[in-house]
Amino acid sequence: MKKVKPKNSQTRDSVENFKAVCRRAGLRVTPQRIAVYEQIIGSKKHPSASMVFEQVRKQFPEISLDTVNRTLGTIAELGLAKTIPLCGRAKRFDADLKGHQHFQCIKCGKIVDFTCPTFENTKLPREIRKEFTVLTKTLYVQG
Amino acid sequence: MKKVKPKNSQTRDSVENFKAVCRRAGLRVTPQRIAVYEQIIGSKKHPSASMVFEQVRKQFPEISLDTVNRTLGTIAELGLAKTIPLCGRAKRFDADLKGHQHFQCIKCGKIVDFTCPTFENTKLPREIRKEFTVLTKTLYVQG
DNA sequence: TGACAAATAGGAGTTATAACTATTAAGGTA
DNA sequence: TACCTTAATAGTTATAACTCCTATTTGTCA
Repeated sequence: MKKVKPKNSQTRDSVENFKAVCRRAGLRVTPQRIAVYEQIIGSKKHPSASMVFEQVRKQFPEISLDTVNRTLGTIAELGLAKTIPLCGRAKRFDADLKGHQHFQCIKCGKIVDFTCPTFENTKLPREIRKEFTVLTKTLYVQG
Repeated sequence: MKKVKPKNSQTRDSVENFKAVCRRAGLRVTPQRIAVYEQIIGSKKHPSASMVFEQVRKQFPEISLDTVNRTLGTIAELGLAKTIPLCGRAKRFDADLKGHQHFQCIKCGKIVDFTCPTFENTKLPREIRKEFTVLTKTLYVQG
């Protein structure tokens, strides 16, 4: 008897923002897109496409994995989620856009978020800053 | 008319060391293992398994991709190479064990090595150091 | 040199992602 | 509100990157 979690106001706001961003980009607001987006903002597990698929399926039993994959890609392109660099096979998505880093346990694979102000303030060497435009700087810790 | 590159003394030393490490670990020294190891220490391209496979094939036309994959895994387990955390699909291997970090171009996928002393000295927050044993700390930059 | 177990080649299986295509439906317009 | 256009979807097939399985080969030790 699992109760459906009522959406809190923060989730509602995020979804409204998502709809607005879609429309601004000329993309259609489909229930599938909303369902996928709700999953990644609701989960703190940095889900993979198949994890999202399994969840969204409960709501849309007919949804295809391809749609989930495409939608996650779209959300990332819109800048509303990021993929995190890991050593594993499957892409993992993260809709938490606040600066934070990831630690992964090499035994169980679990991912733990943490913040590291010293790291945030670290400037990259000039050689890199001169040659490239740095878009993301990610710290990945294993142990 | 591509000349086979003569092995320099550094490469020879690395290979001798590899053989010793294998024997110490009770692993057999096979020509396939040596060929795979030579490839990753010789390449600065952070090759993937299939890249190594294509190269080693020139020397051992019969070698299987599975052998290359297993061997790369073995070398990583022996601590003589690392896999680098990336957003792409294929695992990339790096036999350069000196502390350095990776920058990847989101357009062409090229990987550039760099060192960042400030980063090397960055200590992780206590919450992580308490709970886990930190094995690797990797900086990944995209742009 | 011979015996034995580790390692390999070749093939089949698995997982993650991407491509293709007919059908559906979002969102603008009459 | 009904219709039209075309983006988005479901379902299927394809591809890439491993991973597993098994018969055969080959290091290594006695």
